Amino acid sequence: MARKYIDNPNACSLVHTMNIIGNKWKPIILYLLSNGSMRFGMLNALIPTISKKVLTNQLKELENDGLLLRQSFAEIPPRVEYSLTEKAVGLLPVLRMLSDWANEAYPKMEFEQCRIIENVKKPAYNNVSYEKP
Amino acid sequence: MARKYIDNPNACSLVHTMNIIGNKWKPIILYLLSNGSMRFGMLNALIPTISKKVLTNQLKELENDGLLLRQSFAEIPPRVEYSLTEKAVGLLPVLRMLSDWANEAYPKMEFEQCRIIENVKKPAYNNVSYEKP
DNA sequence: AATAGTGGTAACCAAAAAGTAACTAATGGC
DNA sequence: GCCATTAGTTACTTTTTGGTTACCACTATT
Repeated sequence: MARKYIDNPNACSLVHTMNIIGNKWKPIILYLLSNGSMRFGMLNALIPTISKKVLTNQLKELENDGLLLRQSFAEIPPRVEYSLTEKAVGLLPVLRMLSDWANEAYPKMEFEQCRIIENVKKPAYNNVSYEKP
Repeated sequence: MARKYIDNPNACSLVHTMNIIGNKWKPIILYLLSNGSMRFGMLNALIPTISKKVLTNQLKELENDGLLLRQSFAEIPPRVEYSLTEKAVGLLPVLRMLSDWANEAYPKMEFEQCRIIENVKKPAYNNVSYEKP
């Protein structure tokens, strides 16, 4: 029987991808931005369980990895818009597949649709229905 | 302008998938097992930078999530074989896409191929060429 | 009689990640 | 003059994760 081993497992592209998006928040951020650019405060409101510090940090990392574009407007109060780069857009179908896989593999879990709800009258960040688990 | 918000972001299937495989070691483990079943010691040797405790833990979690089958043989010294379940096999093409994406998005990084090398004469776990970064 | 081999576990410690609360700058509205 | 607003930052604490070492059971080999 042939023995097998993998050469330098930590330098492969799958590991790299996981280092970039394989955590709790980043897929959500990418998903939210797939519908267009969004401000910091809106992202913060749409992911109520994230803290500002961590969100800032995740956004910075995504920007450094070339997945996010950050546009800061010289206004008072400040406005900063985040949007996906081409790289990130190329990742969207794969994220979709990951999502589809879970729906198939764990049919009993009946996941929420992660749906985007339009036309909220009040600013979303004052009006979020989600509650901490 | 329509405001948007996402309802209960933490319960969606993408987040679930990331909870299951979105970390440092699990994609590597799944990748290694994609060629067939493997013993604990072999996995430990093929991922030299992982500690036994963490590997044990990751394998348990993957088993609990239905991605791995654990077969323990009543021999001395003990033998335990890990293999992919159907669920996990369904995930392999998606892992492949994640890997392909990184190769395209970061062409300058020239990742290692994560190649499996056959016909090593000595047991791989005494003969691993990989060195800690 | 001692040692090697396997697949772990337990106790303990270090490092990384995440959460909390308070604070900032600059302006508009009351 | 005071408060609200936005996108953070800073200092500090807590939680989570990962790593280290020693140990076990059981047998075959030396």
